[in-house]
Amino acid sequence: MGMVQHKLHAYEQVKAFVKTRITSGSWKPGDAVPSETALMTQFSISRMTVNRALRELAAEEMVTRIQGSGTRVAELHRISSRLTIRDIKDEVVERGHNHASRVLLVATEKATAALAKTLGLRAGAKVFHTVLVHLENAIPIQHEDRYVNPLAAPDFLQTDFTELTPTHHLLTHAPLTDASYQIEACLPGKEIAKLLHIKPSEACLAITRRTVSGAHVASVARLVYPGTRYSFAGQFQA
Amino acid sequence: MGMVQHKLHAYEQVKAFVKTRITSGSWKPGDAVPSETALMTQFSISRMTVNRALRELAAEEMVTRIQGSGTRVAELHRISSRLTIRDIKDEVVERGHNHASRVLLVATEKATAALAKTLGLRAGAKVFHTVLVHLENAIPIQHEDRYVNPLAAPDFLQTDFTELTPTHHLLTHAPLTDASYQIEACLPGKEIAKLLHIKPSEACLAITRRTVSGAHVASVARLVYPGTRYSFAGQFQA
DNA sequence: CGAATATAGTTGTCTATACAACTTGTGTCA
DNA sequence: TGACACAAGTTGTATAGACAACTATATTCG
Repeated sequence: MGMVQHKLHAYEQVKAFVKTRITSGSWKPGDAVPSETALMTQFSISRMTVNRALRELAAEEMVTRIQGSGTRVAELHRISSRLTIRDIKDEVVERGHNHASRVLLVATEKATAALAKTLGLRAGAKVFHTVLVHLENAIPIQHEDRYVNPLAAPDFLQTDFTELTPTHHLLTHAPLTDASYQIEACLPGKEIAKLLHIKPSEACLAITRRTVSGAHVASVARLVYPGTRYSFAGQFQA
Repeated sequence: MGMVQHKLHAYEQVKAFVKTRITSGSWKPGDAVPSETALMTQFSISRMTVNRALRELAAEEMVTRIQGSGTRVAELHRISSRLTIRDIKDEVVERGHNHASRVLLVATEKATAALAKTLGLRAGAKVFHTVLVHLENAIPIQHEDRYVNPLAAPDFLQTDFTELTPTHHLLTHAPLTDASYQIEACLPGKEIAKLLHIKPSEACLAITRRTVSGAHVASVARLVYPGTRYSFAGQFQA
C-alpha cells in the first residue's frame, strides 16, 4: 500500500519531464523540445541517455524527430489502443466461465471464385470449411464461419473442435504475420438467429477477419455476435 | 522503382536476424534467443548495439527478456492493431468527400445522477450537451450525442459546430490522456432512424466513448452509425 | 537431507567519445 | 539577384568499458 516509487532511471526522468510538459499542455503540438545537448546539461547526464529517452518518446508518438532539424511535440489525436487477436475460449475461461462449442460443419470444399481470390488460390482449389457456435455457460455468444487455406494449415481438420478452437489451431500452427478485420452491424438472418437463440430482428456485431501467415493467406472468418450479449470494449492510453 | 535497400544498420541487422527466425518458425515460442554476448561476437559489434536491437524487439513483444535469466521467443497471439481516436471530418475529407453537419442541439443542462457519476461531477452540476448528425456527401453517416464536462473544456459551446466538430474542439483544447470505448450493435430507435434516413429495423453500430483529460473526465459520447453505410476496418501487424 | 552461500552468466543502465547524416541559416561570388 | 559554398547545430548510430541487479546452478555447511 502506497509503496514509494523506486528511484527513476535517468532516461525515465527525462521521459517523465518531457511527457508531463506535453500532457499538461504547457508544451503544445509543434513546439520545439529542448535539444539533446540542452537536456544533457540540464540533467547532467550523457547524450546517449537523453537520446534513448527521446527515441522512446518518438516511438510512442509523443514527439517527432527530424535528423538535422530537431525534436518537436507531436500533433494530437495520437491516443491509440491495441486490439489483439485472441482465442475466444481463452476470453471465456478468463472470465471464470465455461466454454463449449457446437460443431456444425467440418468439410473440404471447392473454393468459389470470390473465396479463391481472397485466399490467394485458383478457383476450384480445395479449402477447409468449418462452422461452429461458441457457448459461454451454455449460452451461444458467437457464430463462426471459417475457411482455411490448406497450404497454411494442412493438419487443420485433424483438430477436435469441441476441445480446441480453430483460432487456437491457427495461432499455434501458422505463425501470424498480418491480419485485417472489418467490424460491422448486421441482422443475423434466420439460420444464424436460430443458432444464437435470438430473434432475426435483433442486431448483431459481425467481424470479418482475414489472417496471413508468411506467404499464404491462412484463413478468412466471419464471426457473428448477438448484439445484446456481446460488446467490444477497450482502453486508450496516451 | 526498385530502389536498392540502403545498407541496414547493425542493430537492424540483428533485429532482422532474430525476427526472421521467429516468423519463419525455426525458433519457437519459449525457445532461448542467443545472449547479448553471443550475438555480439557473432556479428562483431558492441553489446550496446545488440542490447538496443533486443530491447526494441521486446518492446514489439517479439521476445521476452528477464534480467539475469535471458531472452526467449515470446508466446504467440502477439498480433495487434492500433485504434486511434480521429475526427470524423478528417476521415471524410481524407476519402476525398464532402463533410457537413446538422446541429440539432447545443445546450447547457443539469446532469442526471448517472451522467454526473460518469463525468465525475455531483448530481445537478452544469454540463454541456450537443447532438448532431454528420453527413458525408450529404448522406448521414453518424449520429453524435455528447455530454461535455465544463471543467475540462469551458469554451466548448463557443465553437461553430457546422464548421468544427466537437471532437476537434476537444482534441485541440483538452489534451487527451485516457479514453475507453465500447462498440456494440443495436437498433436505432425511431428518432435516430429518421435522422439517419434508415429504417428502424436496420442494424447500427454504436460506439460509446469516454475521454479523460488530465484530472477531469472530459466527455461522454454515443456515436451511432448506420450498419449499411459504415464499418470499422483495420489492420494488424506482427 | 535441507538450507544457506558462493559463483558464473545474463540483462539493465550509464558514460564519454567519435563520426556520419542531415537541416538551416549565412555569407560569398559571379 | 541567384547560385553556391560553408558553418553551426541537431539527430542517428556505434563503440568500449564499467558497474548494478538479477537468476540459476553448484557447492558447502549444519
